[in-house]
Amino acid sequence: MRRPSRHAAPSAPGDTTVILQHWREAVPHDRLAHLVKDGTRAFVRALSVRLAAHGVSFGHWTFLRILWESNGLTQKALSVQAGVMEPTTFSAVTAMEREGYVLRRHVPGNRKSVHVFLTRRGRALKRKLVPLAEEVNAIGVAHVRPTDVAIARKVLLAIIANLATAEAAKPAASASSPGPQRPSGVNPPRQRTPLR
Amino acid sequence: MRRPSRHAAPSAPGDTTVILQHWREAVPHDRLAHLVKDGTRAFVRALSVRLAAHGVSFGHWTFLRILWESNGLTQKALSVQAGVMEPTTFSAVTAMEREGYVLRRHVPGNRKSVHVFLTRRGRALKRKLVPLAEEVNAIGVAHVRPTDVAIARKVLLAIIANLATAEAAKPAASASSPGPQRPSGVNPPRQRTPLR
DNA sequence: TGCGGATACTTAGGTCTCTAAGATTACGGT
DNA sequence: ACCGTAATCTTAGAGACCTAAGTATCCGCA
Repeated sequence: MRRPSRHAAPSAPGDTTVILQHWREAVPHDRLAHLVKDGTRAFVRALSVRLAAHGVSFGHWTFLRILWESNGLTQKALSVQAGVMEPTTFSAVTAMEREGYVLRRHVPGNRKSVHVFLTRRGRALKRKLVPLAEEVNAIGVAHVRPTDVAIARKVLLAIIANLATAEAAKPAASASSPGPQRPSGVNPPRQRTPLR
Repeated sequence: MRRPSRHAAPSAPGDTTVILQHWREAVPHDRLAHLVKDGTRAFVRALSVRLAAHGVSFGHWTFLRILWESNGLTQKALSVQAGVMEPTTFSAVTAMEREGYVLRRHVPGNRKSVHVFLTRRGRALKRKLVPLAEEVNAIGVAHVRPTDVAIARKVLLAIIANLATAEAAKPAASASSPGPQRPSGVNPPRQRTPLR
């Protein structure tokens, strides 16, 4: 019997109620970023404990979720979808391969790209795991008006868009220290990838 | 001369616009958690690049921000405020001490608790760093109606509260049984949050 | 007064993420 | 057809989190 010994889920640091208290009281005017961050923590923690009961880590969930929709993606494509850098994907895929959830394969005609395919085991997890994520989302927005959730969603989207735009406009804001600024094509054409 | 060589800020994985694209299109119905997570990433990344220009890492910012308000807190209290576990605080404080931002001291009469005090250097950072955070928050919510931001804030708060409550009620869930929604206190004390 | 449980700090080790830099392979222009 | 640049995977190392398991200290209670 394989015990899901690693993949321990993060627990409430200190006491979650303290964080709550914190937010109810001293929330200044500029701490939206922190609120969002704590929201992420709450979600990640809640999902992690549930995934851990099935021996799956949160990191693996991220990639499994994508593969269930688009099996056979390259590692690069997986990285883009997951929104992480290649090394992150690399080690996650390596670990998932070790656990028997995925297989790495080359397609004929291309020896560079590595495609990632789900195994039967990996595919089977979908049925068990997806409900957990839905449960967590449901718990999170319980007793919240759907219209408010929709607005929150819209605001989050705007935040991501705004910050991405600002980042693109000002690649490396140097202030004091001379960083190794790449003078030339730091932010070249960079056009939109079809994303699926 | 101390080079801020480490403290490299995370850059856009893949391309942030791709993530955006992703959200505009295929956003299913249950992916609020992922939206929140990507929002966090956007905020963290934006602030990290700005802090890095001053040689400060995002992790240190978290604790500095608290100390500027409450200098001399114990490591335990710092942990609670920051919402992280003690070892995280421990290593952060150790690093910040090494960089000359804080000092560890015992107060007479208690040899257990370790209080953390800002040095002059640490205190001086406030003037430089706080505007960066405010800038990032401002960029994030640019062109978003304040009422919508307030709603998003409220929703985030509710999410944190809901998940914290559920976690407290069900320490170690194992079954995949659909939501044993706790009848009693999902939304219990729930007095109105001044929220600002 | 003295002991035992609670509290706070520390150490050790693991996960997930990043940057930087190396090795291969693909591809486009001359 | 070839060569150099770009793309992709990989390796190495670092940081911010976590859990688990010490160690030291405090404090309530008999």
